[in-house]
Amino acid sequence: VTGGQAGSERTILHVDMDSFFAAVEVLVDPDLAGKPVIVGGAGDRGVVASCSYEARVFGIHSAMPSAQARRLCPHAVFVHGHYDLYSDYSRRLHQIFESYTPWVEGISLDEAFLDVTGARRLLGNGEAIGWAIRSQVKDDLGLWCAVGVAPSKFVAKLASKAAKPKVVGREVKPGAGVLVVPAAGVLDFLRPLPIEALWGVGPATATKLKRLGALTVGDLADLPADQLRRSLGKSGQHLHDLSWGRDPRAVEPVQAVKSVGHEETYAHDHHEHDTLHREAVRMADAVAQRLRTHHLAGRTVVLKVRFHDFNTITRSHTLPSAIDSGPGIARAATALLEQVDVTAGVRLLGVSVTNLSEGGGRQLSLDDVGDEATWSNASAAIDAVRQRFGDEAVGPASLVDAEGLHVKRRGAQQWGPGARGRTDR
DNA sequence: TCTGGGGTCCTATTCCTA
DNA sequence: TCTGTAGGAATAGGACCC
Repeated sequence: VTGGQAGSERTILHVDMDSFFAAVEVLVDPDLAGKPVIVGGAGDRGVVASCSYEARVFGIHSAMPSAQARRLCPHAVFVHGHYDLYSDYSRRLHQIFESYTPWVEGISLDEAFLDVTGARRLLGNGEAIGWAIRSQVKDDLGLWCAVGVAPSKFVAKLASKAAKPKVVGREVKPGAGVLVVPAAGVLDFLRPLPIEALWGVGPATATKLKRLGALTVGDLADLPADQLRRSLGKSGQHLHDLSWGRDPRAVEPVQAVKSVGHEETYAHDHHEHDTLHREAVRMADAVAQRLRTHHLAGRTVVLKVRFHDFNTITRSHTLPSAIDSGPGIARAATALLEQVDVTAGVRLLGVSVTNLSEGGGRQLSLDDVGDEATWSNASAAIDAVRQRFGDEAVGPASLVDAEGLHVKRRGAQQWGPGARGRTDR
């Protein structure tokens, strides 16, 4: 069995769930069926993570500010996301995928690439496998998905998008469900698409491309490659290749984690150093625990600060050796915070760790004064206590107040502060 | 009228060292 | 010791993805 081998033509599937989070919410609460459902932060600073097709009819889409969504559809049902629930569905989804091929590359909870080149003899062509997966996902999970089938990853992705239901005016038109783009049809499929359809073309790149006269993928293909390289650098060449359907990237089942971080937008800006200092400690603790869960340690600690006016800065510090303890990361993060003037108001604070290495094993230098070694034992004890008694059973002393301990969990605030998510005190 | 949280990748600049 | 230079690591920011 091989994945994307050269020579013979590959068959790659892209599977994409239809409004995944909202569909799961409807599944667990059938009262929501047929209603405009919005999953995301309901507070003033929240955004839409996912919404049902009934909501899309009102012009709502993911990443839209929640306040705007509420104006467009005042009677929409806002649901705060249930990250653990989606993770569970995602895990079952991947089990289905892996029953067809071991070559599965998950790109988010609800999307994956499958290389079925080696499975064709046993299971039929790409289209047959696509229909089989779609109906099994519906039967086993009760959710709809769209499947794109093509000789390359990015064309498969565009095909699955084209196979989705569409909002036309005030109506939802069902999609094809499965769409096949054979090798001979790739260019005809690509050329009429707007350049924004290409993976890697966002607002900034679209503006540049339009200045060069490229509105469609076909226009882009007709531009000289060296002109694109000059104005867009490395990605110019990449986009030109894509416009000609050239995408040799393989489906890669395992991908190394490059960074682990935590960030949070506050319902109200913070101006005091003390509060933010405590927040940095809290986030460092959360990041450290996730690093240890993944058996990782990192050398570079990054502090991210977004000010009241949305201006965002990062400050980083690279340590002589990799660490994974809460206090170690907190010390670096708070030292970086000391150098930032926060008096104008901070809207978001984030702590992340990069430069990761596996194993969590640390090469200690004398500079570390043995702290990380001491904390290594303490961290193991903290992890054991949390596993048994929950995340809030133990944590940094500075985070305890009259209401108890405040420990951050992944997904606890995925889409912005909640409506009552005041953190000011 | 506003703009989340998890990331990856690329580029430019700065600083250090050979 | 001074000067130039080349390369690598660290740093910061921006664009993009779901």
